[in-house]
Amino acid sequence: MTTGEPHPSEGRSPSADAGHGDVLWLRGGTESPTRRAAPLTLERIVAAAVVELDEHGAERLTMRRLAQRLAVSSTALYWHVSTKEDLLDLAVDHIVGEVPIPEAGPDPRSAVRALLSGWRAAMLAHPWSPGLLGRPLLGPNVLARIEFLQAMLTRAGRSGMELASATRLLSDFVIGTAMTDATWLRLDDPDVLDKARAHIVGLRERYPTLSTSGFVEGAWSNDDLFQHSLSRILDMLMPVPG
Amino acid sequence: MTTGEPHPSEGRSPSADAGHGDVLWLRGGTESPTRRAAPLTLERIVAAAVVELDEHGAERLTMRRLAQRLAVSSTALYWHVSTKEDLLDLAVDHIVGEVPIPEAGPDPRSAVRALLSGWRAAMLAHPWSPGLLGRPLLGPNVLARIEFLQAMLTRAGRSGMELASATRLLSDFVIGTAMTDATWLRLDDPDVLDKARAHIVGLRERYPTLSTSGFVEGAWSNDDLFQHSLSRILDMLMPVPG
DNA sequence: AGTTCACCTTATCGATGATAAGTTCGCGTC
DNA sequence: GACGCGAACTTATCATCGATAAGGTGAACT
Repeated sequence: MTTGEPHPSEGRSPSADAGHGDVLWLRGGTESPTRRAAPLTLERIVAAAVVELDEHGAERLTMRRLAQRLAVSSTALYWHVSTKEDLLDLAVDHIVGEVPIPEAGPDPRSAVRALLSGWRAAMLAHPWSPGLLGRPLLGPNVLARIEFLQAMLTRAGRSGMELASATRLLSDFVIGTAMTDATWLRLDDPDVLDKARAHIVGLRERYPTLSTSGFVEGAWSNDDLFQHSLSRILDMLMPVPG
Repeated sequence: MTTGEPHPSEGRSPSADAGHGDVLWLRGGTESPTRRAAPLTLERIVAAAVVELDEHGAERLTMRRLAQRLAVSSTALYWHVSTKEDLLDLAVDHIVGEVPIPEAGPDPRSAVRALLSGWRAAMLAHPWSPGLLGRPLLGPNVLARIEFLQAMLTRAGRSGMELASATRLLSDFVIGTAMTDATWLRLDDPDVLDKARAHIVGLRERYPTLSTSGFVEGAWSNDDLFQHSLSRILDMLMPVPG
């Protein structure tokens, strides 16, 4: 969160409280109901940004084009959002909000599995998102899910450093896989993956193991590999008592 | 690798073979020895780019400033490199080249540990790098290390899907942790971490587990958490025979 | 009726990635 | 030893983008 000064004319802008108040992404907008056709709100901007990101990717998100989609001048966006960076933060938290938080049922292990699978699915549904994780994730949606994760791990008996390292292991694993998998999803050229495979297999003397293990050929689906490793990690971190 | 057309006047540029030939990053430049003072080479450009990235971060890397550092016109860079994106790819592979590949001794497990620890260290030494991992990593330095990783896992008895998922688990875990940890390393404002902690602890009713587990307070160092989890993963994937 | 202020527009700036069209100079050739 | 060819640079220039400044407009309140 690049929380700069309020900006335009004094701290009157809606994005003025973009600091660390807990209201930022939860503004229950009870504002003027029907101003014109469609009042431009932060929520609408973020939603449009997500659509724009889905269509064009992160590096091609333009404030002008986003504004055009909203039928608004590009500078109008800066009334609601202080910077493009902040908008990206909001977009990331927005899609994390799509991740369902499971029922905290009697089985914390399956709850964790559901949470992390959903998290991964949401990221891969928006392949631009993993690349944007390299920024402080402090949105309420992210925090709520990490809280849930830790709560489930706690219920499974973890505490202290065990709890901390388990939390990091699980979240970092999900982030890492999403990052790796999304890399290939968002390529414009669909043959790049094949070219990469051919490249490696063509150098099989240099990469003897890699080129013959079935790894680069994609003999197993990314989802299967993820689920498999996740199971083993959970066996380790949250063994079934029996 | 955004391998476009050769570019300037025909395919004469050194970056013309930037396709998937295996020579790209291994050009043994036996060229004109002393042209002027210091001949501008791809290697020099990449090395300068890494320095520039270390100093200013990824989003502030400018072709002009990079050129200035090399005492060269900015457009001169485009003779050696076809696009800024390609240059970033090269920079990433360059720092991965700093990761020492251990001796393939009798103990594959400790070799894997050394490789992954070194990989993590290299990334954190260049905190801009994890955010750039969301692109196809096909440089020879990256591939050599993945090859080594898989070779060690194979030596430890893994094969088939087990091998593939173990490879992904380990590499994705390293990537995920590096990404998470680097996030905080490259912040200009050093208090942001403290502010984030205060923010979460201030909302302790909403985040009861998270705010009291010592996780956000940083009760344990990132390196310790990494090493701890890595040990447990290796226990799982490469158990000592005894 | 007038004032205020939230919200949006037009005009514009500076920086940036990239291209096009020269310019220089070493090297091999006749 | 002129010649020119072509690798390796330079200077000019574009289009685009993020962001700021300043002005307009209408609803709501006094």
